[in-house]
Amino acid sequence: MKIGDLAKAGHCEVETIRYYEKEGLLPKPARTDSGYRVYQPRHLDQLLFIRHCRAFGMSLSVIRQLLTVRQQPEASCAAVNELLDEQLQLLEQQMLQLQQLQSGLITLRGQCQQVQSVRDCEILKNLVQPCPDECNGNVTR
Amino acid sequence: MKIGDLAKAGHCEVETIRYYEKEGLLPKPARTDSGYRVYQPRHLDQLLFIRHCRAFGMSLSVIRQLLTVRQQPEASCAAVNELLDEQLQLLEQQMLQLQQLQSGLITLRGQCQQVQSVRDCEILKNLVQPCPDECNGNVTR
DNA sequence: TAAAAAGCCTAAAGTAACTTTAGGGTCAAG
DNA sequence: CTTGACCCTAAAGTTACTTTAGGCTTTTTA
Repeated sequence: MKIGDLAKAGHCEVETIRYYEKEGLLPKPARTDSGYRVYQPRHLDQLLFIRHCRAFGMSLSVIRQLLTVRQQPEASCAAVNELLDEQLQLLEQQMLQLQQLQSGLITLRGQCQQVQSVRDCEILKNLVQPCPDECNGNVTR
Repeated sequence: MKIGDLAKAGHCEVETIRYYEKEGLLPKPARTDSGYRVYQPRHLDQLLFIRHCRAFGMSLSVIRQLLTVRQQPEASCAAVNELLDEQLQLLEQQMLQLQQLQSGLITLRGQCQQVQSVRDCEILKNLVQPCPDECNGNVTR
């Protein structure tokens, strides 16, 4: 299996695979005489694992930990459960953040019903002074 | 006003201000003989505008457009409304995505009730083959 | 008043997870 | 035998900053 085939099977780009290899997430494959990468089924297995984790929003760092656990068939899978629970908490936080942004934005949007001049636009005015006292630097990355 | 004062008033870091200047989001301030930046009230106004937009999740590119509009007091503010509406749509999409991730993760998490061996962990099994046919590369960045 | 502490400066590199670009070999088909 | 599809490496670009390194200036404190 060459890298293009693996990419197709793994539903990702060729460059992503090379990137994962560089990052140590995929083991280095054998090479042909001309230097082409040659993959085995276990590579696809691992790539699918990674991609599915990514599809669940996990970071490569979390995935790295899962891969480590996965390599020890005799160990307990408690660590897996913990990682998933952390992931769920993270999602919860992100959703809360987005909801707050949304309600704030909706309020702001309501300030300007019909088109007028920039000078009188309440939205622009409120964007300079939206919060009187607090204004903690709660900027989402 | 020196950069440290502006940073405090704008609820951000000194480096962020220098970054905004480099990016053309803040006009270049005057300098003292020794090269220190000296800011006027209009700089604070603009910085607050930027930071409030960021707090609403807007990208610097969107903010750049809002700043341009803001500099034309006679123009119509229709563009502002449009940008906000786009922003709201974007949020909507992101929230939908997160919700899907969440429900998927919850299902996955339910696969493993009690701690067992890695070999038998249903979560790890399902992470290799979670979706039979589709599996479009829907990975969130 | 002198030295330490705090604050300012620039330029460059680091972050996350890839993607894009540049420049150049290899292989299968026509 | 040449063209097009595919492969290779290394480096830079993306977003919005943050961190680091190395070095002045101003303010505070002893």
